[in-house]
Amino acid sequence: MASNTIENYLKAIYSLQQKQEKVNITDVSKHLEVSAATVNNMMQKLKKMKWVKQEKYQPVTLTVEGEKRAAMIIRKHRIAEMYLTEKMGLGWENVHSIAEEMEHIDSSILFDRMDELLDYPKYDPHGSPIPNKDGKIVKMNFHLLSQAETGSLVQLVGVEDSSKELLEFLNQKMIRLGTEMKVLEIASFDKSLLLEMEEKDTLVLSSKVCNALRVIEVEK
Amino acid sequence: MASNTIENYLKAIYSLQQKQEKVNITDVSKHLEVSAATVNNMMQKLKKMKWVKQEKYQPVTLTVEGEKRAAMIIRKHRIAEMYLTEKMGLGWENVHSIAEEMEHIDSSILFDRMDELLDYPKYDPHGSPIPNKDGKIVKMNFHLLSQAETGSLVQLVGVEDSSKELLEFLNQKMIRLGTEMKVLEIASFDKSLLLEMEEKDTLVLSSKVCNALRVIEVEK
DNA sequence: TAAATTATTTAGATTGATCTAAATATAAGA
DNA sequence: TCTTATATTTAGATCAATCTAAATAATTTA
Repeated sequence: MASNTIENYLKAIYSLQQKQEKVNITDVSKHLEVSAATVNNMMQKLKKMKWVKQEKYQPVTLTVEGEKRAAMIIRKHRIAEMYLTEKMGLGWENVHSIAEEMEHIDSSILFDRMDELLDYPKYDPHGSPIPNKDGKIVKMNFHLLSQAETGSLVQLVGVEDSSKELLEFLNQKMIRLGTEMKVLEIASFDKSLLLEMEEKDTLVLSSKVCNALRVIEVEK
Repeated sequence: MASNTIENYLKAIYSLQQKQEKVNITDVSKHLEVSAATVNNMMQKLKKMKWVKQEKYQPVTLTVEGEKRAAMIIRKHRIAEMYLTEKMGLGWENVHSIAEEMEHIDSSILFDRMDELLDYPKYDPHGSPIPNKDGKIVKMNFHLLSQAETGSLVQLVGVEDSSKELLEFLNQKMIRLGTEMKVLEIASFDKSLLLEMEEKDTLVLSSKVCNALRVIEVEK
């Protein structure tokens, strides 16, 4: 029923709601790289469909129905990513863009089967939780590597964006989910981090990269 | 580059060219269920793109480039169908509509990998040949069951349409690719066929169904 | 708090894909 | 061959999704 475009708006609002209290037209506009006027226009349509709520000049929120639809799209996206990596052997850097297209396929047979073949995974290859069939999603517990303190030992549990560019960079540095790193030093000038890796060698990561890495503290 | 819509026009012309010498605007119009005016309009665009040729009021033909693009879309479609049945265990009645969406995914990594996992299949689950990477497609040798003569022993090698409706009907009658049938009688009134099946039981198939079944003659 | 900045909305235009109705050309039949 | 039927093209309209520019509202800052 909903066009791919509409599904992408729902998904955008959902994702933004996961990390912010308030989602503005401008946030959606930046996220989808369309003008604010376009977003405003689409919000009128989504309000008529009862998938979003918004008072004039106020932030947008998904309705229960809108949130459920968004969660189902994200569920399909993440199950597809998982299938592509686990069952087809594609690298985590390649699956996001494919899943971006597969998420719009209307076929419960397909996604239920992938889910079953994967034995009902809880997380996608980038560490993000997969919403269940009711749209429930576990809340992740993490902080960004850029927020870590000197001396802390952390483990990578997810990434903020699944772009090929970031993930190829991480591949090159031998960083994957589960990789442990100790923060040796934080450069005050550019907020880059000096890290000790598992093999005792050291590595410098820019603040841009550290802002994209989700970590948890681990015991020493 | 090409929208899904444009890809569907290329595919439609390609498919029609496989079974007719001349492809008219009206043929495409019926095939895609859009008005002839819409097709005409789209042909102007495809001509500018150099993917079709057409003189005013004349039939349309794909250019070499247009044909190659069409073949690549059909290749993706058929590889996907094969993967869905062979590797994921979906029934042949369910895969066409899914492949209809997957065929537009722009990812050689994905389709090359499916092709490899399938060990480079030559036919899809409905018996249609898969174009190779150069766009070459083997010419199938078959006739329709509706053309078979009384007494002939035939084997199902493909279907004219991959609709869920037809394929569920065939499932119910235990008819699949490879099934052999002997034509016992052709009713002159409605052109229905009385067939002897592999298990020696008999079955009547309407001319509508016989028109959709591709068979070859086999030795007795 | 007044001014400046930022965000949202409105207005009007564009593009892609579609339609119907009318005009024109081609093909088929008497 | 003339008439009729069918096919194609043209013209003009609509809808979804986008844009820019301008107007308006809300927020921030001096």
